[in-house]
Amino acid sequence: MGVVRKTKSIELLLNEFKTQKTAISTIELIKRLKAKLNKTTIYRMLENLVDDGILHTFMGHDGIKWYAMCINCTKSKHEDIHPHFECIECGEIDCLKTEVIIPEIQNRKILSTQILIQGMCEKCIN
Amino acid sequence: MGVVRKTKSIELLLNEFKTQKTAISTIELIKRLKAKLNKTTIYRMLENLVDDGILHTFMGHDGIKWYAMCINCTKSKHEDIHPHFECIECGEIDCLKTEVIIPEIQNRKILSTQILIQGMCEKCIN
DNA sequence: CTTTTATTACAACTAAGTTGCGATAATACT
DNA sequence: AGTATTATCGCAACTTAGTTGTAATAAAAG
Repeated sequence: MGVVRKTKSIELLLNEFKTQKTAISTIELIKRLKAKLNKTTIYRMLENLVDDGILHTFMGHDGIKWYAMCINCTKSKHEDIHPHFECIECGEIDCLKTEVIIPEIQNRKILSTQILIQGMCEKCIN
Repeated sequence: MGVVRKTKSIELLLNEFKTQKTAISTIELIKRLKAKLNKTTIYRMLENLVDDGILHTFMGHDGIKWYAMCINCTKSKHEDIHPHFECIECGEIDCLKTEVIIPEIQNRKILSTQILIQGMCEKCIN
């Protein structure tokens, strides 16, 4: 349904993504905003922000949801089809600009892809 | 820890993967074997079979676990690093032989990748 | 056939996410 | 501005996937 009204919770949520460039998990957001927002509100507003093309969502390796800012998405179309990189050392996940080519598969129609690359990030490699 | 003893539950579990070539989710396995096996047993034995290089596991788009037979894995090394294909129509997931090349990323060390391709499968495309 | 201990079932638990609903507060309307 | 409308919010209760502790059972070793 998307966001219609400009409220405190939208502001608080978006602020988290403005001060941090990497992706944030729902449980992390709930932890951070516990004092200010109810978890139900967080779940619902995240969904709205995805509908509006402001955030995109994906799964971490352990099956919990992550969110990150979109770059070129609109209400009608999510363009952010990029791989995500998860550092096994610090747990941080960020969006990659790297383009991964998925070859055609005969007799199948590819509609979307979710690529999660795991390894060591810039900070943890040393 | 892996499987040590040859028991009824191992046999029942492996039988599901022998009669069905595609991947099977934990909840589907629990549903199918409910009358014969406790869900705790299913979870634990699946883990053992992964440790032994007989099955491999990955996440579906909705954060639930899926399992499929390995082809060339051993107890010490899982070789099955291939993409999985999820049909958005019938929900079936299978392993792809398609090789996807992940380019190097500067200042990062790639250790593994999880690729989930979504689309229409052979059966549902028509 | 006895002993050892991996395996199993059961119940109780945890954690992520969802639902229903009355209360609250943006925004629209006079 | 004051009121009406309805999106949004918070709370409690729920659902669902998966985990843990433990006593009973059954492979398989001796």
